[in-house]
Amino acid sequence: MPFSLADHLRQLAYFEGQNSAVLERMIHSAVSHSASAGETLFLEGEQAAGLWMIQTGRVKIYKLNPQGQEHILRIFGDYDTFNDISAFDGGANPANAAALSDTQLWVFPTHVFQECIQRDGIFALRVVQVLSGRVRGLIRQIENLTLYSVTVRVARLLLNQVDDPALTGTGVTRAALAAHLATTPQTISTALREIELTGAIEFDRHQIRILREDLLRSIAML
Amino acid sequence: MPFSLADHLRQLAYFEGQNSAVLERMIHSAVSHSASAGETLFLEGEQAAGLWMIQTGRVKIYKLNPQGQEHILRIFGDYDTFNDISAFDGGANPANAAALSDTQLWVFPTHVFQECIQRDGIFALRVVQVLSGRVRGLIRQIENLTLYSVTVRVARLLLNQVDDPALTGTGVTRAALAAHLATTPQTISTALREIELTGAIEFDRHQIRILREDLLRSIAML
DNA sequence: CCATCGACTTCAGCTAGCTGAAGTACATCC
DNA sequence: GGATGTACTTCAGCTAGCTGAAGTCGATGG
Repeated sequence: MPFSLADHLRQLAYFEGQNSAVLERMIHSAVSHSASAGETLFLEGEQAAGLWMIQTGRVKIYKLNPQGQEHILRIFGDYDTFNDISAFDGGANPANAAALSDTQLWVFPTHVFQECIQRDGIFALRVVQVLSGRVRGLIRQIENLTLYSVTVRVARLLLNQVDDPALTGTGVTRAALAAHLATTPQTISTALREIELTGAIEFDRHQIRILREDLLRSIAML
Repeated sequence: MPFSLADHLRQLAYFEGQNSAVLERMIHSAVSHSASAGETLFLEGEQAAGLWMIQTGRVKIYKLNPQGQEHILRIFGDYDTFNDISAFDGGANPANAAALSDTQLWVFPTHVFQECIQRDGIFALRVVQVLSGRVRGLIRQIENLTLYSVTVRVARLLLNQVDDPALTGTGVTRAALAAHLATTPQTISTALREIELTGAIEFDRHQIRILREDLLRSIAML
């Protein structure tokens, strides 16, 4: 068996320093799922199936307006978990989810969590910490969207891509990144060209190389 | 004593169905604080003092960019709590806070919470639910900002004001609402005028009256 | 009663970024 | 090898919403 669910679960923030009781329950309740590129995993407002974990692939969490315009809240990759909130509060999905590439996933049914939070203090504390982290991330996103130009947002994305493999790879097209930065593919192209002129990066159609991280950081206003 | 801290704490989501042990600890650790209009309560990045509760007044939670442009993430009013996240994960303040009007507050020091979460399963579950609610709220905010025009955002704000007293009252000026909707006072004026033309509202300098909620909802695309 | 000040409105430009269209590179399939 | 399709780039308008300035209303204070 090339993929050990237990080993990967152990590495998640939720189970850090965790006794095996909670872990065991999770593993036994896990359901495997696979999706091909473009396939919808769930829709906003539906009752949540549970907490999802990606084994391999890329998944977008997104909102649509009535005109069909899309905003991608987050792009997740290997070993990331998503739809935590619904699993924890037992509510409906707050947004839509679809596979960006062919994807292998696991689903952990909702009902297990509420019990574990109440019973296991350490687990509860971890959950609170992970949720706090999500809140901090969302606040940063709002800050980016409301207080910084597209060029700055693109520069920040490039810096994030270094640490977050989910932001590169199959299925993560320029259009997807545009929908994440609340802009258009065209405007991203323009911004990249503008950043290139400063000498911070160079790029062709397929690869972006950071030449001067310091310069890029200053464009990103960081 | 006209104001009973215990009575109000009992009404907070955190303490719903709560035994008095946790409640007692909170009450005894509470520190009173007062601020006049415009006064800063704390800055982003500082170590958090704890969880804040407003007795009376209005408080803005906001971000600034290097040019001094402001985005108000949230406006809180009587009996609201804020800076929960820092109190729960023990991290730094994720944003700045300042009083919009003369304000009376309470602060509950950080250290008490982590202990209570770990010890008391019911309390932990409540905290997880409140945090989940915050995440849902932030997702809705991002959706509004990225997928809807200023007119729609203004219409949604008007509908929210009916339920949320924090969004009206002393200190909550047009400029503050503009900083919350990521626009300018001028553009809000224009949007209000535009909505008025449909007959959904009427307004003068000081008061906005909703005449046709159904119409307003359709402008808000709800 | 008049002066001052802060909040709100209106308007005339201006601009960041969107839209649509056309063109290019690359991969896949027959 | 040619055909088709998908991503990416570039460019020429266009527009929502910003900026700055000027004016109005109403409250507060001397």
